[in-house]
Amino acid sequence: MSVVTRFAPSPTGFLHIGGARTALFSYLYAKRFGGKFLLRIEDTDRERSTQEAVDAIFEGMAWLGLKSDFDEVYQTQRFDRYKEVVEQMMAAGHAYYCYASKEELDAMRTEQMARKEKPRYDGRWRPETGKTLPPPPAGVQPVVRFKNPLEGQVVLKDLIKGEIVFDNKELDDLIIARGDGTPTYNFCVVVDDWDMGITHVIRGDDHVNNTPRQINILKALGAQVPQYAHVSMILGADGAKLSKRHGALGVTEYRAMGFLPEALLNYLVRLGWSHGDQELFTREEMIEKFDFDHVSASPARFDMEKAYWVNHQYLKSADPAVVVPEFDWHLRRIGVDPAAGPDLAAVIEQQRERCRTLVEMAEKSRFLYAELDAYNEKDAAKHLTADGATVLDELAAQLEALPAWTAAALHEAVNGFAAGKGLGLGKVAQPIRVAVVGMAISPPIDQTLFLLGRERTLARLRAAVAHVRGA
RNA sequence: GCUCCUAUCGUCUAGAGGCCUAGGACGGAGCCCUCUCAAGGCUUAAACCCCGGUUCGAAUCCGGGUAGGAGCGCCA
Repeated sequence: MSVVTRFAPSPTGFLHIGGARTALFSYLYAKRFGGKFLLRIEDTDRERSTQEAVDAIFEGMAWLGLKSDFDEVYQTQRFDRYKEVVEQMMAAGHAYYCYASKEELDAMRTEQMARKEKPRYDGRWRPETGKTLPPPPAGVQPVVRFKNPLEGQVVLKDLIKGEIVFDNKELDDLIIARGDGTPTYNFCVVVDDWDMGITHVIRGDDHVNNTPRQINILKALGAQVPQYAHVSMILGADGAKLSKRHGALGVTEYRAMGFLPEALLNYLVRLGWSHGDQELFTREEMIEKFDFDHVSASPARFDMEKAYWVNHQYLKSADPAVVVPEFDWHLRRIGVDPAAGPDLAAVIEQQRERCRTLVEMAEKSRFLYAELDAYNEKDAAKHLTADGATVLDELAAQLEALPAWTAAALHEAVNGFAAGKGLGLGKVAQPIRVAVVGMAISPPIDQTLFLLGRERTLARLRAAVAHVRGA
């Protein structure tokens, strides 16, 4: 049987980093075995599900390049099917109506807690041979509960956590349909996974405790039980759980921070999974090598420093052409017109080894596309001195006479000038840098001037001279 | 409270009884290179939660602690 996995987020917020990793693992596992990957939107909670969240999830998945092999499934569009299965279970005696009110249930729970017991439904409406049920109260819309086995155990062979055994005694009769007839999560998941032929359920480990109940429902339905892989959660850098209030960011936030999607994926795949000592994987390698034997069962912290390092590795080695669109996006984002300066790929090539993110790259490249508005004070004080101005003044004249504005010619001109004056290159390059960049940081000076172009270079050199002398 | 899960450098991890004087990577420190910032090279500090047991031998297996975490909804 070919592998079918699914990623099933509920649209109550953006696609966060933990969800993205779960999606990645699901995607990778399916691809590894030539199977299919499905995106399913679990929107049965109509109160909290929003279209914005659905859009955010799609956007995040698209940016990461995690494509579903089928049309997205919405649970809200499958209510008829759930209803049908509920009826089927009622008919087969696997489910029953429960008329207990919420107040009644609450009271029951607090009582149990007071007795230091695990709160659970006590089965008061559960039909049993020889048991007489109270008459249904009038005007109450009953919920439907699943009749969980009373005896025995459920053995879950988790691909990540190993064998986990649950006693049916610990499980209560969960609600599968609400008073208003709508199905609940645990039930929809089961029906969907069954109908869609999901072979491997890969999800967060906050679902482990739901799994035995789901397995019991599956068995009652006579369905094949899929394999499970419960992935541990991702913690913040401080070890605390990630939440909206505490460091949880949407995947698209990482785009805004200057990450390349492939780099984020690479960082994520190594968070919990390993393949010996290898740190960097192409997407093909991830697909080829991913397996659950090497997925850690313990939670991992998100380390921004390492994520930046991975991103930098990608920036340094990627084909500049694939970085261009993202770089373009970042330049525009900071109000820079990418058309007002040198070719983006050429700039990427010069900047990438000194930038860990695209945000940094955009900021450091701004001088190539927009006029300088000020000099960095410290750098100017150090390099735009009277001596510096003399250097710039004389150099400008020489550069103006340059027949061809190439990096090689500029290299020769600047080095030759310094040698002729008996100056170290630093004495010449630094004043130039501050004059044309606005600060003492940029790619090699010949490359910097080449990218900047003749007009801008000469104008800025002279402006700097005027700045020093005029002030 | 009950059930379940987890536990190797600061962080991500390698490690499936001897290959471990515990390896790699990020980050840190130092040195080299150097027109700036980087990149690169080299060196270095840094960990098996604790206690028992099994075994000739345990980071690895078992038990018990301890510490974290998850779940216990007519939420997903």
